Amino acid sequence: MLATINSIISYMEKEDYYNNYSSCTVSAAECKCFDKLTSEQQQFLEDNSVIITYKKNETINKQGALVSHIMYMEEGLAKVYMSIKDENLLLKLIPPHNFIGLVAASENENVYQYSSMAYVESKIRQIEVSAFRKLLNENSDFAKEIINILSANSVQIYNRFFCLIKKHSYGRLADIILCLAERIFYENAFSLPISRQEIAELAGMRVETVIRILKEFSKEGLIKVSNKEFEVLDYEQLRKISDNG
Amino acid sequence: MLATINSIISYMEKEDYYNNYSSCTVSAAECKCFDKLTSEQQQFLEDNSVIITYKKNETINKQGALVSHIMYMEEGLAKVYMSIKDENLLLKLIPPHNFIGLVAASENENVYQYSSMAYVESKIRQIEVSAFRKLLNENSDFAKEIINILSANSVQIYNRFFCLIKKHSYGRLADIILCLAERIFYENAFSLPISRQEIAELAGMRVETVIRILKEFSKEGLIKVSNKEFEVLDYEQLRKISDNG
DNA sequence: ATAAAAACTTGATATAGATCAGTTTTTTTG
DNA sequence: CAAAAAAACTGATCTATATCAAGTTTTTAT
Repeated sequence: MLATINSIISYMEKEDYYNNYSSCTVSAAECKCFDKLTSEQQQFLEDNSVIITYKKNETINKQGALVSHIMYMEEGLAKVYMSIKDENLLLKLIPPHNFIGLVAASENENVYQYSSMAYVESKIRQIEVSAFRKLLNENSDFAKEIINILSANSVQIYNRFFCLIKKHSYGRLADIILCLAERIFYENAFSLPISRQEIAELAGMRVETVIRILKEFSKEGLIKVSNKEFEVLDYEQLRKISDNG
Repeated sequence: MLATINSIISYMEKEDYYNNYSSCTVSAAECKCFDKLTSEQQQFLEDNSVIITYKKNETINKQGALVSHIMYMEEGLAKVYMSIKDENLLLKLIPPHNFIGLVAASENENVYQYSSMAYVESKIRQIEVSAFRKLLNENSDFAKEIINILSANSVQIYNRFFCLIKKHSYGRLADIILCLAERIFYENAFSLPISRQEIAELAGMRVETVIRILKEFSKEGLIKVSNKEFEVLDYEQLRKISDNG
């Protein structure tokens, strides 16, 4: 009986920790896949990859282009998005130590299915796709870890999908603010290096709506905003807004 | 109904299936993963799985429940959806020879992230999750194939995501009608064995909206509808509506 | 076969959030 | 440093689609 109760409690804690349904899409899973490689394989990877620095707002890869590399964010911040006919849909954010286009690891994908852009100056490791696939073949522990990451990504996208479709703009913007504070900057106060337009894209709404809601949140004392400077004042209330959509 | 299922399969074999931005989500990846197993491994899989028959509208698995099996559709048709607080979001349709909850293959996922329900009577293979994971460990070809399937699933969801967010209800419903006629039934005229409510869920809108738009499409001579009987009269115009959102 | 339940349809109304058209502030540039 | 450009902001208006409420038709159960 006690065991059951404890497992329920720990499950609830975990669920709470992962902040179940959020529009904000940052990988929660820390990337452990390279640990699964032997030192020779790590060397092989090193020999078949380069690190490239992208400037703020620089495009990292374009949807539709032929896959040449698997990209891994060493340092920086980027967005991954789909665009069709000047309509953009932001899929996820890429913080350090995350893959940008892991779908390209699949042999069936020969073109990138989405674009990515650096929010800030970013160092990105580009791994030869053939080398990466070779490692997948050779090392099933590594492959299994990649499966874990792909799965986690899917779940995240599902959640964002759900939130963008079902939540109201207030809930979505609350999500984004919480996500930035808790998962990206790890601070109550942070300087957000992106435009209001980018925030709008993150929260899936128009710039004007972002501005209006930010103002309302400020007025209610939930946050403090001044130009690019953000500060979260009332987590509890924000989380309530996020929950109610 | 068997005719329907067969037409889904033959649709999937067609090449042009892969390049299409549509709200309609029929699984793209044809499952070759079991071919990668040795005969002993296939036997092992057989020994560690059972086939269960689900009736029409029966729940196959519930979001939040502990993962016990990896489920594989042998025969039938099902939907996979997320639901939070009586809000449902249909993620994808599962035709024969597709996994229902592959994300559960990941060691990090101990609860199902979505529910599924049989649209029609369906035979589903339930594979012990520990056995499945053992095979992933043992056989990197198998693992690689699973990576391919997970990747294809992601891409597919992204497309549905994009359409549901960016297209208007007219475009989304046009998508669904085209998808049914061209990709599933292979006929201009077909009998649709699901309720208006299910169509609404497919197209991501309310029942009343579905009914109103169906009526408009009828009035304009694009389709003919009577109860469950559908007929497409003007593909070109429907496709235009789909493209313009 | 008939009653009850469920699914479908219609019209009226409400509303979240987009769109538009400006003004102000901040940033960039020569 | 001033001028131009870009970004941020504000208020007014519009619209697609949800919601509600009341029918009608179809399906299911007895």
